[in-house]
Amino acid sequence: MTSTTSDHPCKGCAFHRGSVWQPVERADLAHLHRGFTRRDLAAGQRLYAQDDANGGVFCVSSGLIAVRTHHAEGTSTLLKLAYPGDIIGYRSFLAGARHKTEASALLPSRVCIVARRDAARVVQASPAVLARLAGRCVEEIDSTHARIIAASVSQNRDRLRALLAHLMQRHGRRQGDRLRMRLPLSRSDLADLIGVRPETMSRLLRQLKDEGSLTVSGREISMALAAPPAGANPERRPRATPRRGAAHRPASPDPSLTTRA
Amino acid sequence: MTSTTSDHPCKGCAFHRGSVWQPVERADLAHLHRGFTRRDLAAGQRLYAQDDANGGVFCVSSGLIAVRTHHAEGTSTLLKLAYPGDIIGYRSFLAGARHKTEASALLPSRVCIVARRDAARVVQASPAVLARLAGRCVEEIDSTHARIIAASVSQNRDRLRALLAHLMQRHGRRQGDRLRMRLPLSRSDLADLIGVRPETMSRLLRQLKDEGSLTVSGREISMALAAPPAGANPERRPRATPRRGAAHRPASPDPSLTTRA
DNA sequence: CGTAAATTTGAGAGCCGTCAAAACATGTGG
DNA sequence: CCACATGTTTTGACGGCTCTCAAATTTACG
Repeated sequence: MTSTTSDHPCKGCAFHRGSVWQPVERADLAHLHRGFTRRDLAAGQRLYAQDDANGGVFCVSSGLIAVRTHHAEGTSTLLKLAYPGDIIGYRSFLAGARHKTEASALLPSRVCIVARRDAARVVQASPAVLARLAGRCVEEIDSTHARIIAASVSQNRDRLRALLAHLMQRHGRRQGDRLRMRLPLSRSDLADLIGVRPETMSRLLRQLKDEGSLTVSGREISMALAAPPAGANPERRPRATPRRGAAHRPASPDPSLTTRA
Repeated sequence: MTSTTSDHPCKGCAFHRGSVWQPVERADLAHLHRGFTRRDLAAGQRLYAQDDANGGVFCVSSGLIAVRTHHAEGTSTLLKLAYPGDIIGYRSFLAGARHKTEASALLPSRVCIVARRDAARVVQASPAVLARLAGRCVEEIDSTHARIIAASVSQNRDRLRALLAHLMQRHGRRQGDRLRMRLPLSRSDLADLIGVRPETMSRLLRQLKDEGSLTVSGREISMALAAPPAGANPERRPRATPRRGAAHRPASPDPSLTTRA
């Protein structure tokens, strides 16, 4: 025991401040401690499976968790990438139902868990916690809406560009005048995220490569620093199919992936 | 005054039982009454606009409300159809932010409003209300997830079929051995909902018409009762592009539109 | 009855899905 | 270290679907 019961279990976490469990009534700390567990996952390991009974509320402490749903036809959709500070499994917790999604680690990860029963007690006793959970729900709604909108407004190639830029921001390391990263996702996962088949993903990547904006080799990706040639970017790709006035935009943020800003 | 202050304002509503405001602490009833308003909207009239400050929580009492977002390029996306019993505007209420969507009536409608300040008081005093709001959030998350999944699993024609079946269920009237309805949506709205351009929607409708499964004339639609020829439906449309094993399904429920079961 | 708005139709091009095969990558056992 | 089996990614070929642009047609209404 390195912490006394009066300490908050999230205290040591880098995301202590934004935690849904924080602050909490003094009396609830005991419940929080009782139900609190940490779990380390190797890359590829599963945190919970689709149709599992809900085991509580999960908070990503480090690493990266993929939230997917599998369909009857054998396909799947990657619904969300959960980064440190994000919570998952709360949909099923709040609904008091089974998981509709599966969560598995894309990178070695650590997850903090508050067991269902204790989480329920804390929530019941501290409405502020419930309010914060509702806030996370709202973020989730926003990001899924953003995804629906992005799908109907911009085309796949642009969405992929935005996705890669986004991932680079999270996982990239500067190297000279370029950014480099090792993709945490397989081609299939990328495809699921954009909503195309893997073959198409392969072709999209090649198109981006041919555009010159980035280098791809297996999972190693590098791209020019932020705004590419900055001033010299007067629409280098003269699209024949303009699609919904999306022609004049460098690379919109596209919040459709993160729940947290 | 037909009701005393001790009555619940939702009492007379057909959706009294499922109301998020019900039950509520006795002491909160006063707040509920203070902030309570009804508003009647003509078809086409707007309830709130995108970027408006949140005015409270809105509950659809009758009619049909469309929730959209408008994009910079002049296009828009129909995010949700709100039926009686559904609440809207709660995202912005919970987030304490401006509306990201616009709500307008598709049919003559009545909406019950609990003003923001009073709603906030009720929520603060009655955690159960907050819990029910969170429940609605979860339903919204489920339905947007369903929509994302439907978009990547089934093709537009099938989604349109499902959408029409769904609308027929809500708005249809039996007439002989057929169901009839007057579409509450314009072609553009239908297109937005499916995620295609209006021209494509027009063509999709013609395809369904050619299939023989329904009759379309302006906004008047009719289709054979429920399961069309029942036993005699051995895949009449031999698709050359099977798309993700979706070939063998009559007309899946597809919950991507309703928040409430 | 005329005008404006909504819907439909046509033509052409691009994008994506499917199927199948080739190219790579990875891990295992000899 | 190599040969081999397996799983992933890439390519090619082809068809179907949707987009865009533009024009024709229908509908809605003042």
